[in-house]
Amino acid sequence: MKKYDPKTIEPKWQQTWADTKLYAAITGDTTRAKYYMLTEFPYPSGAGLHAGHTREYTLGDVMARHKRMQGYNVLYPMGYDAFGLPTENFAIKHKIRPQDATAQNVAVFRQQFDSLGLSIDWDREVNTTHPDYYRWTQWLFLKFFEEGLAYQAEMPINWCPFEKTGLSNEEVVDGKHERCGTPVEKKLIKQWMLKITAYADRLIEGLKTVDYPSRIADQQVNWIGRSEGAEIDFAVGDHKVTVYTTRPDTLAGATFLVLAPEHPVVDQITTDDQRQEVEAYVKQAQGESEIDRQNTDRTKTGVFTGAYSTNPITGAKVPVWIADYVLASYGTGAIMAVPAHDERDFAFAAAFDLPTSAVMAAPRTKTALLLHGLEGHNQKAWYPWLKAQLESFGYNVIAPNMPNAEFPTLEEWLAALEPLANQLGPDSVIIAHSLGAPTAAQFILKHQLKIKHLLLVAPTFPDMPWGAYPKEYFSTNGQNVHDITMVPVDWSKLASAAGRITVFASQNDPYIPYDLLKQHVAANLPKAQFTTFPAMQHFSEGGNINTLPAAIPVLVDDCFTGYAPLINSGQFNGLEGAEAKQAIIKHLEAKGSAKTAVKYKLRDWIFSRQHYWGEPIPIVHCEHCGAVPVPEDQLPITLPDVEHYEPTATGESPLAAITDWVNTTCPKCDGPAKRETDTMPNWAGSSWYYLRYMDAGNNQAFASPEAMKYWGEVDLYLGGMEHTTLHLLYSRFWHQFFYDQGLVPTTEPYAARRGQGIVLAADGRKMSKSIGNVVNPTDIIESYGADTLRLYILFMAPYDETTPWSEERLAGASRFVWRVWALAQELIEAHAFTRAMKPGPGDAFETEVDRATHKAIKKVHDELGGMRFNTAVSALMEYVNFLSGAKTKTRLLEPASAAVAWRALNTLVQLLAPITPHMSEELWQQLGWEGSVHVAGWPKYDPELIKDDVVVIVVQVNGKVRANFAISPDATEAELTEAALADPNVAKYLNDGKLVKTIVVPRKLVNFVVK
RNA sequence: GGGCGGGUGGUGGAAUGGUAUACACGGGGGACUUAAAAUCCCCUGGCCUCACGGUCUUGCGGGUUCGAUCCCCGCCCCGCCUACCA
Repeated sequence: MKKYDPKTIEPKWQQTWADTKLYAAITGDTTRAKYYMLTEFPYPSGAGLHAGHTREYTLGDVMARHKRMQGYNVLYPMGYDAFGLPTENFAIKHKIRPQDATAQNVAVFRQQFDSLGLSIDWDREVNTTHPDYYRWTQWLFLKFFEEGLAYQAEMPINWCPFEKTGLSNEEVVDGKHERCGTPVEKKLIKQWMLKITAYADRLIEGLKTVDYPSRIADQQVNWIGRSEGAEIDFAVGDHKVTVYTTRPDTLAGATFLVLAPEHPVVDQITTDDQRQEVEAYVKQAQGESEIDRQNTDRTKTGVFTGAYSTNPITGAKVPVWIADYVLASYGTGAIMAVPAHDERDFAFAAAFDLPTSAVMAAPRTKTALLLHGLEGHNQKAWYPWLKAQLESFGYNVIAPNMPNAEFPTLEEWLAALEPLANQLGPDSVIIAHSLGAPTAAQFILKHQLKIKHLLLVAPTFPDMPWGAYPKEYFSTNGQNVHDITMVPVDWSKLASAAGRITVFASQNDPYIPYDLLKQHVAANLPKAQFTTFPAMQHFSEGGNINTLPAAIPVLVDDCFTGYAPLINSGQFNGLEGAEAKQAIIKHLEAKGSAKTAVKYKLRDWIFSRQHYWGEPIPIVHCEHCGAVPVPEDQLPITLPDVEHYEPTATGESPLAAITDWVNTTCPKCDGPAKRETDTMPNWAGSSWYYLRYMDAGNNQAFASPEAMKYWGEVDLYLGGMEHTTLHLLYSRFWHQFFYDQGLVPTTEPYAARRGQGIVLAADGRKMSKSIGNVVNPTDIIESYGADTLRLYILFMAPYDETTPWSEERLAGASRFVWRVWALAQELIEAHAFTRAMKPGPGDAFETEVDRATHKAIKKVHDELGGMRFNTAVSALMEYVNFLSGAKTKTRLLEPASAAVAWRALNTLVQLLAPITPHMSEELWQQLGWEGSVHVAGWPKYDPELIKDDVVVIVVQVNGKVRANFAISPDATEAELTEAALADPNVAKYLNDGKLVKTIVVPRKLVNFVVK
């Protein structure tokens, strides 16, 4: 018996396939349907292929092979995305040229691709760093320039102040430079930009015409972040501030404006007395590290500019602030703050005691218990005010019904509260004033209430044990003292009941020493927040409800951000949602101070890199003519050979130091000029490489129109999920632009996109060199062979799931491959196979084997077509288990079974060919075939043959399985019912009650419903 | 906070309204062997039972249905992406 030896047969067939150009795709072949299978080309790093690459390319290869065997003209190309920082750094470190480093790495990758047995058409190989390739990248860039979509602007770059170098986003980890740990700063420099925002809507629209998984399509839509709203002008002194808002309906509730610290008007509107503070804040905001900005629940900071504007609806005076929560890069860099209806504005208003004005009544879906204390403060005056406040935040306000509200005892108090306990849920708040505070605590603990927020307004005397109330207080006031006794409260237990506890106090309260109260809060309420309460201050100072300032303090920790009919909005009262927005915009539009506007989160693409190893941007800067494109016939602008690749201390590219190269003449006026020294990002070459594969050798055009027309859209594009919002979006943008320029025939580059899951290390963590848990595909091929590796990769999990690597399961895959080989050898040795074997099934045994064979064809075909590779493999395992089972195999080895064995074995080899191409090719040859199995066609199944003679019918009683029996699939309902009733176990259950209903599902089950 | 996935044996996973746990890994037992490895065969969700069989089980709680891992409603947990985008 021939021994299975992957180390011999795999390289042998790889060589044969290469020599015969077996996988060549034929441009223009109209005799077959085309299929363009694309996998993302790799960045050829020094580390070689990793497990993720192996998964991606194996999946792509199986798809390509399956399609090819079905007769498609398959294009499955490969190339290298080789520009970029890793190679540049590698070259600096090892003191070699990046060109040489790339060539070395590419050679390693190529060898590894071949060893995996990938069916790639290598005549179409591309490399983004070859001048023949990047000539066209530059040419395409000039198209953007000609159309005004490539422009220059001052943009911040990541800057390491220690190494004095610009950094890519990848080099910034947790806000620090990954090499030296220095906090990264921003530095403004002039950079090239691509106007991807001009295609924002098209990029969203185009998604409707392609087949992308929702997680990818949704993420792109999310990333583009389209929002519709309005720009509204506010006069600030002589200046105009335009804000962007999606909620113009809430305009009347705008109680202040906030500008980004970098907003150009800040300097001009700041008043002299605020200038110092404002300048300090602006400076601080500039130096803010990435770490601070990434902190999500940071408290709001900001500074008042001293300037005021006017609310165009209410006429109220609105202060103008600056704060870093407003981003200069989004919208207009300025907002109108509506704290009553926006969470961020709400938090800002809370932090700086800014006024709040509700312009919508929130639907009352939550409950607030208002527990006022004894008289003595003017709680009677502010009770209705507080009630109105809470209602505007969507609370139903409830209060205990107190028979003797003057001086109740604790027992009386709790008895009055008793009926309210079940009205309080996790959304509820309790607000308790004065003696109500310890009462609320007792109430919560007694009923084990879970509430959202407990607000204690000046709880009780701080110099007494919490919860006890001093008689002296009343007697000194000359009051009639009721015998009040309060049980001391264990305040720490409240922390688990109330989601939040806030203790409010007034600095001017005549009865409560402020500092002492603060101390007690800190000591006794671990979860509590202590804060002053301006409204209470107002009352403490003798004010009443009528003199309450328009500045209404923030009281509860949520605000209503939904839609409801407007209030406090003058002529717009009663309007709601879109109607209200329209009415308000129209009103302001008439005065010329507002217009509708659409904004995107998507920013224009910063297309400059201050590095050597990238495509030079083909622009010449001339003193007279400005930025001038390099004429087409002078392309490519090649990279000069240089000694040093290190970035410069000025933030410029190393190319800037090469005067020979930089100094040139202006193509327009022949005057002295300088070349652009920035290079393109490594997303440039990958934005159009799929087009180059269609016509890789063309030196007249990036690809011929004929080739692009023939290959059309990529039929299936497989790659990593991490490229969803960068590479995938960028290349769609380029393609849509090319379409508009008449350069490509299709509107979208990729008809379908799929993302493969991540391969984790066996320990469930990410594979990482530093942990030392990486799997090297070359090692696996060395020990098991590429066919085993491929089979295992397909079998380990659904292709798009993240799943851990397992050496044990890999060994299992290996056992399967060996079993197939052994079975094939036994059959080949037992029979003198010839190609003239009789075709059809014979006796019952042959029918049984043929049926299994054709079922396997159907199953494997369907599963591969649906990319369910793991179940395709298990179907093959079941089929092989059947063939090699002792009973079947013994008969297959008998001379009379030669024909059926031949049919089975040929089919098995064909079905395995996309998965284990080398072994299949070897066995195909051993079976006596001349050509390659990979172009030998894909087996077809006979639908008649796979129909079973008998089916197993399940019998249920009240939905529980009680028996099963085999019967002809054509059995009638009556026959099924009769057979089901005949089962003794079923009869047993039917005797227990009355049969009320019988459900019969032909070929599946019978269910008796018994009462 | 937002978006998108997911939760099934000891493990990877199968089943998209009809016998839950296919296929594989791991584990147990056996055959072969002087022995081991390899290979082959049998068993392998929990509980009760000598057995026949029964019973429970797909994150939790409800609902729809003769029947729910699958459909609907409400929760909990995990992963990925994203994040002060007005």
